[in-house]
Amino acid sequence: MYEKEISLAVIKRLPRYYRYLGELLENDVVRISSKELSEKMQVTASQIRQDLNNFGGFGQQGYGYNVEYLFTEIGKILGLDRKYNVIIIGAGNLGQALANYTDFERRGFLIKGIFDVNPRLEGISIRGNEIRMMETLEDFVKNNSVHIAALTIPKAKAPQVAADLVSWGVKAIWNFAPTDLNLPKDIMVENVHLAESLMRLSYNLKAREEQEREENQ
Amino acid sequence: MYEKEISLAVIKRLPRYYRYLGELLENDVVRISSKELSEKMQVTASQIRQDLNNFGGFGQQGYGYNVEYLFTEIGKILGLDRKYNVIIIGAGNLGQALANYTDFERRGFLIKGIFDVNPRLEGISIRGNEIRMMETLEDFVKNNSVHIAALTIPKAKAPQVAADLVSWGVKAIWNFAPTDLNLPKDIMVENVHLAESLMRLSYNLKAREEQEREENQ
DNA sequence: TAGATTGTTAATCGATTAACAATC
DNA sequence: TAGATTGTTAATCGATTAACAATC
Repeated sequence: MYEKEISLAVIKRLPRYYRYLGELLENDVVRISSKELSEKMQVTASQIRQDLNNFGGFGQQGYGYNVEYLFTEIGKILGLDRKYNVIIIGAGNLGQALANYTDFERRGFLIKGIFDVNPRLEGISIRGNEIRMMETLEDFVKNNSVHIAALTIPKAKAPQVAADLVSWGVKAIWNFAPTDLNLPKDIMVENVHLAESLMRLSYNLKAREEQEREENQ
Repeated sequence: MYEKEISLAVIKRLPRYYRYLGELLENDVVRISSKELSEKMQVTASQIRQDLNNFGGFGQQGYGYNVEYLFTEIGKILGLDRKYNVIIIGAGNLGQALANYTDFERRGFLIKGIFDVNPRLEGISIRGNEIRMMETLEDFVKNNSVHIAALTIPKAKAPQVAADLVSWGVKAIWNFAPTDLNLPKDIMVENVHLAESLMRLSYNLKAREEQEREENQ
């Protein structure tokens, strides 16, 4: 059975649709047309309809889309109709920030463990999770169902830790270390490279300044 | 003087080139060809050459690219040849994590102020920056040169704070709040939506599971 | 000079937008 | 039924890859 591969561009847009629909739902909006949604989201109505139709027909001619239904369906597509066990490797500021962020839990991402090398952090509790030592990581991963590992450790250590995690059975890595991990292609890696994000800002600031300088000549 | 607009796709790749070239430089690599670099980075050599040639010819036929020169030039393109004053709005876990991250400073992004509404945090020092109260923000922005404001505050407050910052003269916002800001188009906004990033992981996990289920039938 | 590799043009591929028949 | 809006095909646009002449 051949299924057309969904393009990365589409997948990247889905969470944003989900967010807007969630907000509409909170505001008790019952139905919305692709045109109305397109105006809110600043995309074309055509793109919304094309994107959705990759996964099926969720609307009704002459009516539009039922907000609650579409929200639920996109949730299913995104895999948010189940729970994920998440561990955080690296209990520094960023790791602790992730552990404290309650929004993830609401979407089904449950923090099950936090690990660090620093013995001073051992036993400190973050929202019910005591920080564990890295020596215990292998055991933990092998004896618990870990769906996602967030890597908030220094770049020098990230590739080895990632490789270890994968060898112990972890299939998805949320990588905050500023490096690429080069894991087998069946392993899912989602990178959050904050420095790169910041550089896009400075690029734009610089580009705008140059433009202004030209216009003033 | 007409200059061809650089596509967003190209700009997004630049920081990654910069990172790889920085690593080569650390390893004392003097020259590299687009082919070698393409193998390391898992992109096509053609794409590397096309991307770079948007900004000029940095290589030499028969030789390739001088690593140090190309690194420096991409740094200039990204606007990393100057300093940026950054303030952080919201001194929660994430705000503190950003304030503590020394890598940004190395690239010229200097944290000049951290603000929060919580009086308990007032005066607490993070790497030399004392947390200030939000009441003092307007004054601070108007009396200091603030290039970039990082928003690590709750989603409900983000749009108003962003609008205020812009009205006081801030031109670039690094937005960590899970919402769109809808600011004038001359204002640069770079969004870091962690929840969306996580949803792409769950999408992929789900998609892979379904694929495996099909294969086992 | 011969070999290597760029810079750049041309070809291909994929994603976005437009258009409209189907249908609620 | 008439109006609205989807689902989907076709047209356009843009980005990526291939190819190769220029040249170090």
